[in-house]
Amino acid sequence: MAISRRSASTGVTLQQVADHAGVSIATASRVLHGSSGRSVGAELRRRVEEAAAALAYVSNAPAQALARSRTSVVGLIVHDVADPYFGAIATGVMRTARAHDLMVMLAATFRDPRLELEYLVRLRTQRARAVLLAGSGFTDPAFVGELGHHLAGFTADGGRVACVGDHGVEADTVTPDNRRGAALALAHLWELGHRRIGVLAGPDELVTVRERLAGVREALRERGGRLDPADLAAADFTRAGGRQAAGELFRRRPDLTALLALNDGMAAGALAALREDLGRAVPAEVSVVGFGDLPYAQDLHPALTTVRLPLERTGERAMELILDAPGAVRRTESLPVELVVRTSTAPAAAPTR
Amino acid sequence: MAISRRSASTGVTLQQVADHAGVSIATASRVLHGSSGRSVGAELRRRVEEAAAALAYVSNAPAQALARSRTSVVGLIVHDVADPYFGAIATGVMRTARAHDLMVMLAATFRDPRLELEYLVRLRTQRARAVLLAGSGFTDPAFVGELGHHLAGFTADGGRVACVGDHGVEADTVTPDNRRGAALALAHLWELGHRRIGVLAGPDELVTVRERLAGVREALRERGGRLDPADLAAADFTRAGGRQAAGELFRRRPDLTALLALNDGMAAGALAALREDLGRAVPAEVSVVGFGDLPYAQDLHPALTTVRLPLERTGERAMELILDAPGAVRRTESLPVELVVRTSTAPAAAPTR
DNA sequence: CTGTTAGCGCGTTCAT
DNA sequence: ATGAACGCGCTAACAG
Repeated sequence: MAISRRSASTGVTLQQVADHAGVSIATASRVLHGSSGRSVGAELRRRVEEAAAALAYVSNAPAQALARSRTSVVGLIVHDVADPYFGAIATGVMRTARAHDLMVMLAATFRDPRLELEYLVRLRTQRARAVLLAGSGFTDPAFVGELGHHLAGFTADGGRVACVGDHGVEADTVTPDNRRGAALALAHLWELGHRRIGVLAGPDELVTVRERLAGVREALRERGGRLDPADLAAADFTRAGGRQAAGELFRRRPDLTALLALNDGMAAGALAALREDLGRAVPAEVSVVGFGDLPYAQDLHPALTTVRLPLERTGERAMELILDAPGAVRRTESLPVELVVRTSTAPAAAPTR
Repeated sequence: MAISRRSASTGVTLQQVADHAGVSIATASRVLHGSSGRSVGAELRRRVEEAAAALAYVSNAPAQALARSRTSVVGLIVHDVADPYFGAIATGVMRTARAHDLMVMLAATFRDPRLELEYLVRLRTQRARAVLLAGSGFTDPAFVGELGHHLAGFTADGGRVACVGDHGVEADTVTPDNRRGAALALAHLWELGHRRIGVLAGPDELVTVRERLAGVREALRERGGRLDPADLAAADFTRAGGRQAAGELFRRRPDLTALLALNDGMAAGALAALREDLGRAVPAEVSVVGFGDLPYAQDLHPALTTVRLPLERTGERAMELILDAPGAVRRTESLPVELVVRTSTAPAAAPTR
């Protein structure tokens, strides 16, 4: 009977719907939110549904969360939303989330490890049911330790964690097969006759970089070669970094016939450097291969030969891992990659020297 | 004294922190979550903080939301997370959200109007404090009506709404100046001597398309010209659409000397069509200008002349509007754009015919 | 099948 | 400055 004193807005309550329908709140809950106590008679069900519609009832997730101590939100942590790499992953995540009636909270770290940790506790605060760690990739032991600590806290509270890419933490992870991708790229150049191959790498602290580099080294080794440190240049894992690193590499090794960039951004930068700074024709004088096959790869000039990563699928799988039962042991999945040959690579001109 | 019967995981409670510190829950709440009832003595404050640290207390957002009937999450609705356009907007949104301690829930509609509506109610269910509508842009009256209805419900519950781009609904909106951008693009071509200009447009239902088209028409009119329907081709607002539309246009008008694409994706498609399907040199035979200046624009071949949109800033402003007091009247902001001249445009060769 | 009722974790008057 | 107690909206036993 008492009139609510809330001045504004709290919205229609389940109780109000129940009253309006002349049933108990429990019954209303049962028809509107399923679960609790099985079925409800057809007549009552109808009345409740009508009442809900009439009152434009919208359930209150925070209240439900409190009552069941369980939300329907998952957190997604990325470095940079604008990066097509994460965009593709996020697409897969969103698709799967919707299919399972989950909402996703987005966290963008802007590549700041502290922010990553901060978001982790925020997601805990929000009682996110799970966290998808797609960012990270920092290898600093102190950081990884802290990260593991936070993650442990998260799982201790019943939350689930999955990593997209290996981040050195104890959690289910799904990742594109970086090593194999790098090996494919190297093999391609090798088969084209290239023997003086420069590698454009990102910061050594990134796990992704390490994996891809390992793949290159391995493929080289299998062919009786090795990666001369002078043929390797590390820089920002971006277009600018690629441009800079390419310049550096050719200053040291003017006779390089091919460039293998560890991501497409660096490859784009390398193409720009070759064209505008170095004046070398691609692929006539220098072949270039990238990594990722981001959407713009086909529009680069020349169209970039690169390693295609199943990014959306990776996001989907990560979500699926989270939905599965916890599983006793850590699961790791490595998704297949493929080489996409376009026009930025060609046979090595003539044996150098 | 009673031991919790929850079998698992609910985590540390404020009550537990209070007990551990030997204070009332109210006091614990005050020091840990501020507000209510002002200050707390230094000694008690210290004890509470210690207890919280010792127990690794993490506050429970859903519970807080219920108690204060107000969350700290905002919803962001986009069409496609992987689209650089939305990626840039999202970046601005995320940055601002973090600065204000807000979490953002992401909704990707995949360009499905129904999904947009669905997410709107989901965000209401979540009691999102506000919604940023960056997707949408559909002009179907029935849809806009429904959209307005849902939005009204949202604001009736005390939620705030802001649009990124005009979506025909009654809400604060901030948008890049599409009309002016289009006019700038047209003017640029005109000044280069182009008079036979083809326009590559997206679906007419999109507000963005309409605005940009209006800008083109206006600029043309100012110069005593007009847009011949035969010089206009509409297709998907994508690379594929651009490629197709460019082909169509040149079939109809083989003497076109310039192409104005209403977004960068279409421009990329047009460049591909010109190069691979039509065999026309850019910019020697045909000039091309795009719209958006997405990151890859500089890497297209030739580098794309285009209209730069302050997308991140737009996202930031939208968030700021939401944080401001509701404001009695609808606010609309139009953010300045600029033309970025690269190498895809050049003077018209010789006066045609 | 349906209703009653005790919390879920926390914010917030209202006393003290 | 501090504490007691009620209520936020809903779920989940438990009775009937």
